[in-house]
Amino acid sequence: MTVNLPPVYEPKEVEDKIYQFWLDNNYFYAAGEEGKKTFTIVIPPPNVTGSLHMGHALNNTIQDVLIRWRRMQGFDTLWLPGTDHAGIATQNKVEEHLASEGLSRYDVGREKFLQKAWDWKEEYHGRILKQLYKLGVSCDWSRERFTLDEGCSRAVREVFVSLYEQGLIYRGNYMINWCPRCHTAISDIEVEHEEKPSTLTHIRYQGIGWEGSIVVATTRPETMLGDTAVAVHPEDERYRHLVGKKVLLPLMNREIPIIADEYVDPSFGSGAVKITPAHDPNDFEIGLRHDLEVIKAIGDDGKMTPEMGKYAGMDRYEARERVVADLKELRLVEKIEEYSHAVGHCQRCSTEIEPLVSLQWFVKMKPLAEPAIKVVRDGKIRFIPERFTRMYLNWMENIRDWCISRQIWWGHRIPAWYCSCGEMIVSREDPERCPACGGKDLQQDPDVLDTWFSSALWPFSTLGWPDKTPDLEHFFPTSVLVTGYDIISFWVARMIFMSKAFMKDIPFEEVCVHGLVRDALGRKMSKSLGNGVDPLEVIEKYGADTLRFTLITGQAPGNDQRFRYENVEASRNFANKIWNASRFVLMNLEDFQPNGLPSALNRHQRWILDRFAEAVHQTTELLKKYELGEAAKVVYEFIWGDFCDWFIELSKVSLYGNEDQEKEKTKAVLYYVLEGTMRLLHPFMPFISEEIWQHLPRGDGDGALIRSPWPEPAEQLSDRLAREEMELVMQLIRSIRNLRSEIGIPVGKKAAVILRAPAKYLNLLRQEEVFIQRLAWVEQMTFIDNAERKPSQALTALVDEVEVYLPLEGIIDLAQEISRLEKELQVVEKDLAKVVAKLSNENFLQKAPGDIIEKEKNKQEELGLKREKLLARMAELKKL
RNA sequence: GGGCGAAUAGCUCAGUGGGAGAGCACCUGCCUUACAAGCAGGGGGUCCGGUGUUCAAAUCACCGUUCGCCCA
Repeated sequence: MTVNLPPVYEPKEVEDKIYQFWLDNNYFYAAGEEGKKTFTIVIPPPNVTGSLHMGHALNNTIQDVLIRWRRMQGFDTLWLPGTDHAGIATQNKVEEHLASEGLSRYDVGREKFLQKAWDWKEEYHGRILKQLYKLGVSCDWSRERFTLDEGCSRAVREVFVSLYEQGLIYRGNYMINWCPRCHTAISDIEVEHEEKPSTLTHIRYQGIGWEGSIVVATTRPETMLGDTAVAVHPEDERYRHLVGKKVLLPLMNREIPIIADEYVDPSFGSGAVKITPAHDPNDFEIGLRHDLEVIKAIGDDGKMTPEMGKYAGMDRYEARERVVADLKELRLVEKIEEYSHAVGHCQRCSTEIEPLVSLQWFVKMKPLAEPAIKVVRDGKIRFIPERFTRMYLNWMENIRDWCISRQIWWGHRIPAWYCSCGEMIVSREDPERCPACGGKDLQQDPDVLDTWFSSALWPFSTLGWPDKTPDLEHFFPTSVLVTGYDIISFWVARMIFMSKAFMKDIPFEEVCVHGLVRDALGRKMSKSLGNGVDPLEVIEKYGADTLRFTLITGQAPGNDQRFRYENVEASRNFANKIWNASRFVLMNLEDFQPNGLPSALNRHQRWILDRFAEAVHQTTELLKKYELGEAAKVVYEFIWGDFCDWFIELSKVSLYGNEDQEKEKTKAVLYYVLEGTMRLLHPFMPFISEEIWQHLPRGDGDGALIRSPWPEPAEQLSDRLAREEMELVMQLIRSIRNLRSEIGIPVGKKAAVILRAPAKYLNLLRQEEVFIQRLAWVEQMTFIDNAERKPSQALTALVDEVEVYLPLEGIIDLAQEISRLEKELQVVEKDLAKVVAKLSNENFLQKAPGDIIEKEKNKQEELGLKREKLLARMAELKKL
C-alpha cells in the first residue's frame, strides 16, 4: 500500500468523519446481552440552560475513557446519555428572554410559558448534543433521556405519591429559604453562604412592669418589627429574675415576653437575643418550643408586609435604615459595631436569601438517610478518592428535611389536588372528582418539584423504572458514577437514598469524584468574570483528542486543575508526534502483510516488546484505580520515550539496510507495537488512534479500533535480559552524546570512540556497534579489552564497567578534564558514603527487607568501582 | 465554631515508607531522508517550618504557619 499522509496532523480532517463512522456502524449501542458482564454509566445530565463548559468536558472525557476501555475489555457496555430540565435555572433564562420583550411570565400565562420553555429546551439540547459529539463521547444515543420526559415524569410521580403514602412527604408551614428574586423557596443546599462585613446593632427594649431595660444585638434590625420574644439563657444570673416578665417592642409598641432557652449563648453580646420566629431558623425553633406567635415582617417580594405599619411596602434594605434611624431618634440604639457574618445567597441568582415561614412540601429525611449512610459505611458504595466518603457521611448524618416545592412553572408539577371542600388528594392518576365530597372543583397544586427530585431517580428512571424493563434488569445497579465534588450532596447523596428506598439496592458501586477546571490563574471559571474557556473553541483550534488529553493528564483524582494553553499545546504536540511516528511506520510498511510476531527477535525488538508489555500492564492497573492522569502519562512516555526516541531510531538501521530478513522482522515488530499502541491510546485519544488504525495494513480489512480488544498484559513479552542489556547500550549512547556535547562537537560532525570493556561485554558491544554509531553519530569505533593500553588524550566516561573514550589528540584541556572528573568523583563519593553508612548500620541489616539490602550492596559495589576508575583516570592524566 | 484539602524546580503540577520527577519556561548545539508542534545535551529543589514514629520520611502521626473549599 502507498501512504501519503501530511506531516502535520489535522484533527479537523479526521474527527467529524470518524465520529460519523462510529455512529453509522452503531458502535456505541449496548446490546444488553444476557449473561454478559456489564459496565454501566449514567451520564450526569447537563442542564439544558446553556452550553457545556470545561467542567462538562472533563466530566465526560473521564466517562468516555472508562467506557471505551471497558468496551474494549469486552464488557457489555452502556453509557446512558441525557439532559436535565434544570428547573429554576431554565425558568430564569426563559423569563429573561421574555423580559427582553417586556413581558413577564404572568403576561403569557402558564401554558404558553411552558411552550416557550420547551422550545428553549429543544434549542439548547441540540447544542449540547453537538458539543458532546465533538468531544467524541461514545454514549448510546438510542437510550437518551430527559428528566422531564414521559418515563422520568412517571417515575417522579410514583416516588412522590409513594413517599407521601409512607408519611415521608408532608406539607406544612415551616422555615424555608426564600429567594425574593426567583420568587420561590429553595432548599438549604441551594443557599451559598458568603462572609460579609456587616454591623451589629444593639437595641434597648424597655421593661414593662419592672424597672430597667434589656439590650439585644442583631445584624438585621428590620426584623425586630416581627419580634415576639426576647430570650436569655436559663442559667444566666444577670437575667434570671426577668424571665416571665415583659418588655415593650419599640416602633410596634407590642408587649413581648422574656423567655429562657438553652439555645442562647450567654457570652455573645449582652446575653439576650431578640426572637423573630418568622425570619430566622433558630428563632423559629425557639418559637415552636415556647409556642410563640409568628409574625411575618417581610413578604415574598422582599418588601415589608402590610402589617408593618409605616414600614409596610418598604424594601427590606430601606426598612433596615429607617428602623435604625427611628430607633436612634428614640435613643434606643445602644451602639453599632462592625461585624462580619455569613449571608445566604441564592445559588441561581446571587440575591440575598430571606429565611421565612411558608407553606411548602418537604421530604422527611431521617428514615431515608439511615440506609444511605449504612451502604456507604459498609463499603457497598466506594468513593474515589476515599476522603469524599467523610464529606458524604458528614452531610448525610446532619441532614435536615428537604424542601421540595418550588414556586415556578418549569418542572414536575406536584401531584396534589385541593377540593373546595378542603380535601387534599395526592394521586398517581389525575383525579376526576373529590373522594370526600364528590365535587369536581379540584385545583392542582401550582408548584413544581425541586429539579434534584427527578435527578435523584436518574440511575433507575432512565432504565425504565417503575416498569420492570430488561434494561433495568440487566444494567442496574450501574458500575460507576463520575461526578465533580461540588454536587455530592445535591445529587450523589440523593440518588443513593432514593435508590435504596425504591430499588432496594445501591444505584452504583463506585463514585469517581473529580475536581473543578479553573482558569490559568486558579480562579473558578464563571460567566460574571468572563474567564470561561469554551471547549468547542479549543476543539476547533486544537482538536478533541488534544483537549481530552490535556484534561486527563492535568487531572489528579479529586483535585482541581488549571486550564492552561501551554498544556494544550503540549498535548497537541503529542498528537502530532503520534501522527508522525505512525507516518514513519506506514511509509515503511509497503507490501507488508501482518502475520504475527516473527521468531528469533533481536535485542531491540525484544526490548520494545518488553516495554510495551510493561506499558500495557501499568496503564491497565492505573485505569482500574481510576488514576486516569497517570495512566495517560504512561502511554505518553511509552510512545514518545521508548517507541519514538529509541525503537524507531534503532529500526532505521535495518530498514535502510540491505538485510531483507532483518528488515521484515523490524517491520513486523513496528506494526505489532504501533497497532497495539493505538489500542492502548484509544480511550484517551479516540480520533487519532482510530484514524491511524484504519490506515494500518490489517489483514481483516474492516472492523474498528473502538470495538477491538484491549491489549492484554502479556507475560511472555517480558524480557529482563533484553531490558538490562538495552539499558547499558542506551546509557552508552547517552554518555557518548554527553561527551560530544561537553566539548561542543556538533551532531553533524562524526567522532571516533574507543570502548574499553571487560571481555564479558565485548560480544554485546560488537553486536550493537552499528547502532551505537548511528545514534551517537560515531564514525569509527574501536574496542579494546581491559588488558590493552588506554588512550591518554581523550575525554572519558564510565557506564557500568565500560569505559568510554573520546580521543581528542591535542585538543583536550587536561586541567579542565581533571576538574570535570574531580566533580564527578565528589558526587560518587557522597553517594557512596550514604550507602556505606546504611550498610554499616546493624539495625538496617537486621530490619530492612532482603531485596532492599541487596540493592544497597549492589549500589555500593557499583559506586566503589566507579570511584576506583575515576581515581585511576585522574592519576593517568596527572602524569601527562 | 465543625469538617476536608493544599504547600515539591522560575511557572503549573504528578509522586503515600527505600536512589527527588514531568510539562512549560531557561541555557547550549543542531533543518540527522517521521516529526522545528522536532532532535541532542544542560542548569535549576531546606520537598512550608518544627517535633515524633521507623533501620529508613517528600511520603506516616502530632503541633504550627500560609492559602483554598465545604458545612453551621
